[in-house]
Amino acid sequence: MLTTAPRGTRDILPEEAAKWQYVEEVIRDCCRLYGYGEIRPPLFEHTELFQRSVGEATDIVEKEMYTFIDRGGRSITLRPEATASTVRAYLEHNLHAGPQPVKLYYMGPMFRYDRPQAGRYRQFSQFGVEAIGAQDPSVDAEVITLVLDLCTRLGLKDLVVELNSIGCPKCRQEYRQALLEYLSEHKNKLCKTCLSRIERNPLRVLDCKEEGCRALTAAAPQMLEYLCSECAEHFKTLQQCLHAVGAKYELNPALVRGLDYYTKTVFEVTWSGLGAQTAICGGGRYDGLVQECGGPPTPGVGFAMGLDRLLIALEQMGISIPTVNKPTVYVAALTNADNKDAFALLTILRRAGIAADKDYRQASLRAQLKAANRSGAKWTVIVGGEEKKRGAVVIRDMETGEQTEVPQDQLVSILKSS
RNA sequence: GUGAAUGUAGCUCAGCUGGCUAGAGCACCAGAUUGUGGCUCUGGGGGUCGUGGGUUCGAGUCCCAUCAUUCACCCCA
Repeated sequence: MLTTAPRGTRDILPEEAAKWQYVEEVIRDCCRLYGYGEIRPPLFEHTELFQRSVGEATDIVEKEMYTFIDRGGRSITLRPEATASTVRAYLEHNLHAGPQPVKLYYMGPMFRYDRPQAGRYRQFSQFGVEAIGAQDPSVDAEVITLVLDLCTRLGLKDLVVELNSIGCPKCRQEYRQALLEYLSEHKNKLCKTCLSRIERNPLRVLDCKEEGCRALTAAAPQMLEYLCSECAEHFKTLQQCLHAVGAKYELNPALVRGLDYYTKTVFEVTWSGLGAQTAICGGGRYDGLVQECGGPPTPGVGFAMGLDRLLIALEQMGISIPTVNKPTVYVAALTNADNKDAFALLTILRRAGIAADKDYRQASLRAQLKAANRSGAKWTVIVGGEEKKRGAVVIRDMETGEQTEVPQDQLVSILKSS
């Protein structure tokens, strides 16, 4: 226990962390181009915030939250997602008073008490974007396009954008009724989990993977046929926007999302290489959420992307990620007596902006060169011997093995110019 | 929360129906080469066999529990 990270958590070691840094950089640049500013909400919130926003009947709230009572008797929950926090911050800081929409992004750990699997952790990282205060469909198109551009820049292939509209509370209620009637007539053909879904959330039956259920739902009434004129118009314009920028997507009438706050647009970016987990990114519009959290009626749209899964996909697609954590120069001491001079020279190089490292074992020159080789350094600088008496050091090119003697006071400028 | 498989060195794994001091490859360290890396050769260090209990003369091997990982379900990122 003492030497094991808690279940569903893991350490990201330097080699892998470099990949994360690269992905995070690309993400930040995309957000900059699209005009989204970073928000860093707290990692925990009052439990009620998630109960209200995510929804009491969702799996997240029912069984996945890390909730505890703090020393002041407050019920606190580690955030299972960050849309709720973003909306809370929007209200707390009166961001509705400024120009709309307010466009924010966040990146960081989320916590859900789930059973861990590949691509699913109890502490996982999400990048997400929220545009709050605009109901224009072009904003929906913007966030989807942002995801697509990001994936393109990272080199991800074979991703599918699935798109649907689940309407507003009014038309969804009508559809729900129609679907319930249809499903009730064919109860005998449904699997047993779907029978329980009928009670809790009939829309979920639509994305059941059981063959019998799929056959049944293929002929079921479709949400899109029940959209009210406003929702239908919104969905149509969104698709026109996507066409206008050449964004590819697939309509999936069965796409239903697990959080209560979604309205109109819902979408997912999926990839089949993640086993049972296919979603890399999920999002949609949440026009009722701000009001639900105690604010004025305010529309919003956004998505969250699973960074752990994104990294897995990059890895599996064999996409190499540029990493730069190598010293340019390795400083070797000819003998142990030269060690302090080597350390002084090392520091001079670093202060001059040259990434440099040395051996800390008092090892033989041979062992130091071995270490230099392994470090990936371009050059090794050797300190000591006759050269030292002349105020010089030896530069060894680690690729060719070529060595030259240079005066120590010219070392920095020589290294910088070559 | 449900079902199944797996757990032996830093990594990948071998270890037959229980039987000597638990092995290999890679990695690591040293030497061959006392002022020079990558290749080669020689040698070396490193394991409470996930953990705890039980059966047995004897357990890495069998049984139970527990923890962890993986796969599927549920759900999602």
